Amino acid sequence: MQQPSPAPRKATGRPPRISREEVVDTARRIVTEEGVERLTMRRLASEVGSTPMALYHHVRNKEELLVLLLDDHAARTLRPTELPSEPRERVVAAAAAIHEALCACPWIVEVLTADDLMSTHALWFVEQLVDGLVDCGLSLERAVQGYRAIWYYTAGEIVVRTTAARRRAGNDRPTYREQVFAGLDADEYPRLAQVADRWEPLTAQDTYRDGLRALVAGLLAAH
Amino acid sequence: MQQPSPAPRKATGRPPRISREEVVDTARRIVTEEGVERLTMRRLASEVGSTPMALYHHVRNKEELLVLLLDDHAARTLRPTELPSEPRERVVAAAAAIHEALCACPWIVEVLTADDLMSTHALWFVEQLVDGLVDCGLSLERAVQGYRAIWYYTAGEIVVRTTAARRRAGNDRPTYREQVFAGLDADEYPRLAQVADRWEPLTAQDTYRDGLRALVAGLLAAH
DNA sequence: GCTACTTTCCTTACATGTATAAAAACTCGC
DNA sequence: GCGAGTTTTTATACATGTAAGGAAAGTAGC
Repeated sequence: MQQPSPAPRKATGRPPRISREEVVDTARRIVTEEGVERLTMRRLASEVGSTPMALYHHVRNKEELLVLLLDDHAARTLRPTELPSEPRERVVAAAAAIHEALCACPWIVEVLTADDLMSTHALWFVEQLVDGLVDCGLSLERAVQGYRAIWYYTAGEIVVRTTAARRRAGNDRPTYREQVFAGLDADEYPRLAQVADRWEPLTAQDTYRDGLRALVAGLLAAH
Repeated sequence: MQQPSPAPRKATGRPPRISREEVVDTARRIVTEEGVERLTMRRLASEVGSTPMALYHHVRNKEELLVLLLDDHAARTLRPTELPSEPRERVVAAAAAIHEALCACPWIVEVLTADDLMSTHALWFVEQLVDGLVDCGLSLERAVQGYRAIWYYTAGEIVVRTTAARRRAGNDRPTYREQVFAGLDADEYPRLAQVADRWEPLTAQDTYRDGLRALVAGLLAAH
């Protein structure tokens, strides 16, 4: 789609009036200023001074646009930094860095699930993750499996939590969860009944890192 | 929304011509026969002999309809069964049962993230999960945190894998992942380059249970 | 300059979820 | 039977993503 810079750039055909970069930049501006829900193809088109369908020559569809936005975000926030040298801590830190970067733009939820590998700009962290697992004694295959488990956990945490938050924001009616807890049979579900009133604060806590550490520990303990 | 049976059922207002149950049943038929992508509100309306907007009196919106479908599915497949008595195995088995049930209808992905608690009909398994963790020696708080970690991991696995599969099905152009691997710098990312050609088969494997066991082990090891 | 070709852009059209407001169909008090 | 009230159904309309086909704007060969 987009050649590396030294590509000779064939000078034929109608010259473009907008560029992919311009599209992505404008989209990012709209998203950061007004939120992702205001990003529509029509709005974006008028903002770059074009028509909706013209965008589709620079972007396959809206989803790809969001992927590009995510990539853009990753490029800005995810820089190779100092990671702990101790391999296990390196794994935790790399995963946490990815997690943190993703949490910062919760709108990517729709896209997050795009692939089992993240954007180019997160590759370095993925490398650190896999490498760290290998340094901990896992085989390469095991390390990749471990990475995927960590990615599942991370993606799931973000997706579940941000959609839950989004739901809470928009709706004032009782949650499905509240309904469930309300009609809970304490004889049949003693444990759940026991925590019913504490569920809200309990699930509000950010326990990502705890779970991550547990997962990593478990992955390593399996030899 | 839906009262328990002994509710006196006020007999006032225009009598309904369709019921929520009928709507859900028809929706399920469409989904199982032709796939979720064929389930549109118009189609569903014409199938039950009504108009699109009439559906909205029995269902808040399409998403709620999907949640109901999921609940319906859970009710059919998730029955309390024999679980291992050993608590750790019970936890694994309960999570795996939920996972399996969800994998059977991959279309719920859009809905899966709805809440951090599943449908009523999965409650029994959640109870077993939390109870098993407590029996393993965790405090109740820790057990709930553990349940949530397991849920994140499970939801993430399903969401990521089914969207990846869906993408593969619809598109013949190269994946983002393939593009990334193609232009991989082996010096900068030695580990990833090392597994680049094995990535496809590696990620095709079903490693849910392995990761699950690792996670549970890690959660328990944290005392 | 003219024709062929290529790339980008624009117009139109459609499917979809759903908001809004009105109409329809019933019960109840009289 | 009649108006008031309530619930369900309908008609209409809008915003959105995007498919399809053609128009515009350039280059290359002649």
